[in-house]
Amino acid sequence: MVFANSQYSEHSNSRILFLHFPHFSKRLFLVSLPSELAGTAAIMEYNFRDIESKWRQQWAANKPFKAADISDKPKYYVLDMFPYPSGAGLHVGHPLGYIASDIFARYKRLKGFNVLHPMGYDSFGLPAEQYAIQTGQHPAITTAENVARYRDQLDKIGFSFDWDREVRTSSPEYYKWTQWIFKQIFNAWYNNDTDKAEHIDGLIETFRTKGNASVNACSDYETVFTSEEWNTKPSKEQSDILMEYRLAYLADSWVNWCPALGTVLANDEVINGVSERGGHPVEQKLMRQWSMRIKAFAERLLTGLETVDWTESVKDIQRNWIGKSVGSSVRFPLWRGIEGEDSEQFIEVFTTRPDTIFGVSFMVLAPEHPLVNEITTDEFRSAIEAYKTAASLKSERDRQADVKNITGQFTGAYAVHPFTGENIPIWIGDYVLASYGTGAVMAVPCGDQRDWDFAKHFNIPIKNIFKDVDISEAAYAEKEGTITDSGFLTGLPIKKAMETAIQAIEEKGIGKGKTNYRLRDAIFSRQRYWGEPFPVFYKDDIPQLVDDANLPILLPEVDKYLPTEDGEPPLARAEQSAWNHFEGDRMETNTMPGWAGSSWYFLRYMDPHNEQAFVSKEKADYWNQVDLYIGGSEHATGHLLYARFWTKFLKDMGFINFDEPFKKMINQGMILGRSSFVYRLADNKTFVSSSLKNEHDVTPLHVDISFVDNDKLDIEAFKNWREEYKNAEFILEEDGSYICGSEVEKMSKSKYNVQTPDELVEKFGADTLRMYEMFLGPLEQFKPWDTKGINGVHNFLRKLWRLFYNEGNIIVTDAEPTKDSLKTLHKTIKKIEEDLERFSFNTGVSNFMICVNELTEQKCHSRSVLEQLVILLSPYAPHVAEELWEALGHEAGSISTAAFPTFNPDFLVEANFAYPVSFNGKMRFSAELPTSMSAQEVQAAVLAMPETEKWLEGKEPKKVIVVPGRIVNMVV
RNA sequence: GCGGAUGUGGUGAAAUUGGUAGACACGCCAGACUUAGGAUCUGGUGCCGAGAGGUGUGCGGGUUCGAGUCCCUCCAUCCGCACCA
Repeated sequence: MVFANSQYSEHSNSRILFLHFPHFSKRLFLVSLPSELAGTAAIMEYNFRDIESKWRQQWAANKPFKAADISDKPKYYVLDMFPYPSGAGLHVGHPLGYIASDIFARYKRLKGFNVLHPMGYDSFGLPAEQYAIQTGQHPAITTAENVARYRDQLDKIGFSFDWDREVRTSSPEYYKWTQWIFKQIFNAWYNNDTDKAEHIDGLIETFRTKGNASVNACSDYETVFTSEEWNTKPSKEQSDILMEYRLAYLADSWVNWCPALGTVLANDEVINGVSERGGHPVEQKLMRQWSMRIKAFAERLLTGLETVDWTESVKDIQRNWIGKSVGSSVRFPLWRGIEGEDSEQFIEVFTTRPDTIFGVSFMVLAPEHPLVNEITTDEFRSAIEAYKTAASLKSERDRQADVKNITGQFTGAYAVHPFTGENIPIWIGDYVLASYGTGAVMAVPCGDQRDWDFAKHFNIPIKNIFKDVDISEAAYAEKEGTITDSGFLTGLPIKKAMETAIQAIEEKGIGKGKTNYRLRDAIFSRQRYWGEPFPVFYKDDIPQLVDDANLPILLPEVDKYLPTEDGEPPLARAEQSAWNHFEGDRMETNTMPGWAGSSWYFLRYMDPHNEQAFVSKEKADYWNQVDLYIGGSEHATGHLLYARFWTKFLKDMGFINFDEPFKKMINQGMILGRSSFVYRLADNKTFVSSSLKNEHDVTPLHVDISFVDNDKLDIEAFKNWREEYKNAEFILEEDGSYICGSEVEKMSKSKYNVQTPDELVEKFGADTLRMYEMFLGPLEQFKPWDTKGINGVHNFLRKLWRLFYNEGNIIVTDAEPTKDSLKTLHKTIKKIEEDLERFSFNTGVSNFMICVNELTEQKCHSRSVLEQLVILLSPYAPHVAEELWEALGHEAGSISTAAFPTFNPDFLVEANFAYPVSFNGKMRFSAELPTSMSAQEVQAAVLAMPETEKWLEGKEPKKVIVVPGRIVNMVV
């Protein structure tokens, strides 16, 4: 090896050699050398490497961050969204939220709280399984490797996690309880009368003694039976009926089927008609699947949002997703073909505008509506069939893309208007969704733009029921105005007409006031291997639960992680002997979705090793809600909704005492990567520099950012990157360099723009990384990663170090601090505390910089000042704080038991500004003054300020009033 | 279309209830030290202007002694939902 430009680095210490490699222009490599090579001059500098490894070891050995289960201190629960341990490892974006929560957790400890700050892994999931399919390696092995890597990376950043409480969703000790919770949900129904989930046994008892007439449940089952009827039903039928009530149930549902992934997906896992993972097309398919009756909790999920401190935007996303609409159901009888005679059959619709019922001029059914075949007349049968086929071939995505194309088909059938007796033509059209409401709408073209468009397109007459409103160009959708031409509703204002219409509908017995939710039940089974097995077996085709004593049902070994040839899930490959517990005719071979394990992990941290319960009541009562949850807002419609749902369920069943899991949440913004591009010509071997690319026809290709420095490509490194680039040719800039293009994108392995925290920790230290990530900008903001400013933060820590050490000697004195130093200190205490309380970590870092700049200028080396500063700093830069705390003569590691410094306003002594704050004959000043000053002193100080003189313009104040809040009123 | 958020120097950004706009940091400029520097130190740095001074927080208006902050109109960007009856 040639140490062409080797030199001692000044800013770490002499045991670090900076090397310039000739072929890697301007890239620094760090190599540790034996300490005997160390120059004496360097020991005195801030040596983050030694400091950090020392404290890493100390913390690992002494576990100062272990949370006590019993404590006199008030509790505080700070939680991060646990990561999925992917093969790529952590990039600099992951720790952003973790650093913020760690700072806050450490701050709360200093403030005297018993803090629970745990970490774990959401370790079931698709990528490990995809990798297993490719390599044949068991996902448990890859998962364990990835977890080890994550742990190593996390440890380097100096987090204060209580690792004794680590959970992994894929470990049997954990998923035993996920299975157990599933059993509870299966054994429950939702009682609308008590507005609670209740045990299914109570429902069965009611069926046995009274039938189901009196039951008000969340269920689509509408057939009424008596106790005698129930008691004589065969057990299979009883089981089927109970399925209609259970909160975890097996049913034929329209599901999002993703052929490429070979599994069904929940609605939140489908984005714009393609799968969230991989972006594969998703189609609608009728399949027998496990679902969770989350709909039962819709109203509580909505109202519960009022009680939590989350951002409006996440709350709105959830409100939107739940999609509450208030209106009425209405039944339209079918026309039998004889004037004045109704059929017994009817079409039920849901409408939010019952006031417009007299404006109905046609009805539209979803193509999948069960009555379509029955009502279609022979004349239209072939056309209807053709339309249905065409609609079923359209993927969800095409259907969405096709919004502007109006399609539909008349069935030949008519319904009867319940109030006017008029005949109403029945159409089908794919703008009506089978999955929402009843899958049918009453079309009011004068009041709904979609109905209006449909009517125009098919020349259906449009009846206007709005007084003095022109509907010739567009529908009138406002809810202001007067209804006309509408029988008993004529002359009523719209809002009043709504109430009157619902009343009439209910009196006539053709419907009732109803609330509909857009939220659909959540599909709970996946046709995959790497997930929790269901604690379910089948006997005579009836699903039954495995006894608690036999939990967990372990994931059985299989020969391949693919579906079977006849399309069964991978678990169907397992021999009977491969199951640790086999019962009945067959085991359930679906697995649970990723959100199962993550819907309750925050509870397990409270009591992670409990073998008798998922969490003991006592510990759940003590730790209670998560006080602060930090994570991405992208989980708004997934994890965050499901976790709320399970929490409400567990509360109803009496296992826990709270109804909302996350009291306050902060959504950290994503850190984006800055990708670099090279531009290749069609010949596949010539690359054009960025500024010249417009003169050629080029294909942009991502290039690994480690070959690029300041947009300049390291050509040699690039050539060696891949075989195909060995003989690459370049069209260069005038100065002979190759300049890459760049773009800000999400960090991803495939874009070669991933910055790992490891190399930054190596180069600058964990404390610098922690502070720099906070310094980047507001926590919530999305921002591109950029290392430009990291030196500034590193310099701050070095300046800090120099307040304590000079040429290797500690220079802290016991001398009385100066007034200025105390002012700086107390200003900083105040600001840092305020910054922490409002989660403004970026300004926190800035305020430390200001503080150290000022203390340096004041040549302050006073022990009493520096001691307080070190405590203040310890949440942000814990390693160096511990080191300096020890250097000040404290017992090693005792800083975690120190108390947060107390702000004393008396040190901010000078009245150094004044502004008039109101002017009504009175002049009001606001001034920064010490509380210890008497009213007279304050008055004198304010009058002496040059600003006051300016505002008084030479006049004498007639009267001066000093207000306790240090506000001074003067009457001029 | 509906809902939410944001808009401040060359850059990341501060400005807590309306009170000296641009703190702090990056970058840049000049100087010092140095064999060298992407090290360190000192000074400068919103814009226009030699200067005094003027001007300035997306545009236009309003309230106020005083507006980045509050109110109204518009513009731009980002995010979420989107035939949801």
